[in-house]
Amino acid sequence: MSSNLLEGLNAEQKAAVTLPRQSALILAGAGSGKTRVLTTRMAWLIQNGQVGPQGLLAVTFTNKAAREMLARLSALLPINTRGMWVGTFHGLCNRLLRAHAREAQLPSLFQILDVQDQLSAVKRVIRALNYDEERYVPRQVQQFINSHKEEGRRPAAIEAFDAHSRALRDLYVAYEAQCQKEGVVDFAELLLRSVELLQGNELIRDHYRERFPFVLVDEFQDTNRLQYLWLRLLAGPRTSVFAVGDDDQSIYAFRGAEVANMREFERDYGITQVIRLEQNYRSFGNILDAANALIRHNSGRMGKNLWTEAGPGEPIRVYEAGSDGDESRFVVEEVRALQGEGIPLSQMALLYRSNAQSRVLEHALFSAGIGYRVYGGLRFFERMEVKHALAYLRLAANPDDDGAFLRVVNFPPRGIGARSMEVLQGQADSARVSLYQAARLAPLSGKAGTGLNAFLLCIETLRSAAEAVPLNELMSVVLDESGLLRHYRQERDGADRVENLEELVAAAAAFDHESDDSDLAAFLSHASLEAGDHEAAPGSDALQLMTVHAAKGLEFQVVFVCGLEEGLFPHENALSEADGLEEERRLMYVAMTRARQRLYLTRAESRMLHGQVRYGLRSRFIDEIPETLCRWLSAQAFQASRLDFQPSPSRPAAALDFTSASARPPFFMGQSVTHAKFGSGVVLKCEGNGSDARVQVNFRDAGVKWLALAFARLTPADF
DNA sequence: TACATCTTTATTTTT
DNA sequence: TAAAGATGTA
Repeated sequence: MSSNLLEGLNAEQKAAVTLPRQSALILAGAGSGKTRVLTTRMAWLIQNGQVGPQGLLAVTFTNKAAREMLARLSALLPINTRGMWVGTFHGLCNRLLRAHAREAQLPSLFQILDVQDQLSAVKRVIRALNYDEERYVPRQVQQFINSHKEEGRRPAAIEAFDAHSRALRDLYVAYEAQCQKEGVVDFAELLLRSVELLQGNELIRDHYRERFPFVLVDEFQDTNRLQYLWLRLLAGPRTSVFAVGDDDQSIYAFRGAEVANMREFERDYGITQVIRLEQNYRSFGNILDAANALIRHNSGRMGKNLWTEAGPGEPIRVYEAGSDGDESRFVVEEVRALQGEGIPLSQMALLYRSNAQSRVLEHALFSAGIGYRVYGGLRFFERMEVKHALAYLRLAANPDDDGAFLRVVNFPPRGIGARSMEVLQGQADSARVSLYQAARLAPLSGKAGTGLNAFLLCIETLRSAAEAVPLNELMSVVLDESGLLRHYRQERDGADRVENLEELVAAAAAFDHESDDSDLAAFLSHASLEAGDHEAAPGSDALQLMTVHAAKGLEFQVVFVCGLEEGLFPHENALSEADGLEEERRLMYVAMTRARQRLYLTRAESRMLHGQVRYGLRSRFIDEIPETLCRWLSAQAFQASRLDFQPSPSRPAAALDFTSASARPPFFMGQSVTHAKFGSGVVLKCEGNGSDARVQVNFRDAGVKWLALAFARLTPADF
């Protein structure tokens, strides 16, 4: 029977799937069948009677991954996956906290703040404490709070030696109090509360440890401190933890992910043997060899080398363009040619380090009439009109949610201005009640009073509707009673917004969930925890444009990695961060391993950045790939690239001009230069003349420097 | 309160 | 460059 499940698995995959009841770490390389192993392991455990579906807990980072896991599990076994604990860290924590709201000191209908909501909550705290927003920048305060929470720290555990950090800590304290008063939790709080709940309540902890003898973790390299703490509480000494991850694909350290958790896990759970999945089923050999060679430049890896049975395939195509415009034109031409060969656009991806790079590419694609789709940007539940509608819904569930109150008290406009709100806030503060309560107790007079009364009436109507009608009807009532729909219908460019609101009603109607908590609360959680797909609607065949981060986990027949320049990729900001360069390299590794058949690496010598032309050196990542695996598509690039090793016999004619006497200023922008001490670089700016002349140079290793030509021993690199 | 004009700033972002 | 945020004006 079980041979069925194992069919087609390689030896390592089989070993992982059939591991005895113990904890294990699976190092799963890119394209090595990670998800398959994870889901087959679950199916295998169930099929062999080791555990029922209800005894498995599987945790992922994205809703998409969780859905995928469940879908594949049901394809493997005829079981009902409903009610299984398979979900994101945040989703599972939400579930835990809903089930034990009282023990976690939360109201049963607590609301979840997304990033935007949290930021406005932080702003209110700063204002309430009368702190200077210049000194305590809301975003930074938010970051401060989140990073401490993600390390598992409450304010009391924070050491603050100077006035500024003490103030930040005070803000954290006040923020916590405000959230508690309003019955809301942010993303990190979901985790932290759960950790504290499990820590402080032995009964609950034992219950879950008993219930889940098997815990599986996806993308383990991306876990942060807090998530690991959560795991350790849930998975006791007798729990078998199956952790799957790839240290080489850790690209979220900047968000608190700690690869070190992998080593810690080995220690904490006494892992003696790490299973490596190194056979790659995605890419051809050259691509893998290139990626392997690149990532070998990182230190402290757990060690892994991808290989494939599918021959070497095509060489990696490298193109060096003169400008970002040229780079885009090159991409367009290649895409056209590939399209001509019958490769669908949706099987080609343009990857870049930062979103700003998409503009030039989009422009070229648009002019060429090539259909494309950009990933990223606002998601459905993050849209303003949707958030407004949800704010009304939240008030129906909990009128004391001041954040929601403030968002829509005057939207659509009811003539309630800043002045009136100040008065109301003052009343709420002195009575120590929510804005809603304050408004009910001490009505304002005048126009604002009328508007406020209308608003209160609206909330009351929604509250009774919430009791009486099902979710989808409630949603319609919200749109009508709030006046949102009317407001956007009148607006000139409101058509899209109206459409989104209608889609929201449809989403509410389509929403059905398994557990027995209230539909309203569940839907609101759903809206916060699953902001909607970043992916645009499927259907038409379109070229895929996205950042490398967004491409993680995806694969394409053809991949272009654009903008391979020092300062851009690797990004200059990363160079000053600890482990920054290595994370950039892992990012490049992820980018390369997305390609199945053909991989292009492109770079531009000049690029418009922040409204200025910038000259960047070729990314070191290109140089870290063995020459034998590459095919250089631009003659100019070939020569430039190999100058270090063998002076080119035939330099392009244009370059010769600068040897002539007419090229008086010895240096010009964009020129490659070498310095006795700093090595090679590119001229960014020239200033002054004669003995005052100085140039700004971006050195590959030494960074950006100003040099006085009278002293600097600077020579053009080409000569 | 709404709109216009200015100033500032510029990675990546699973939940 | 161009988008968002801040400040000023009707």
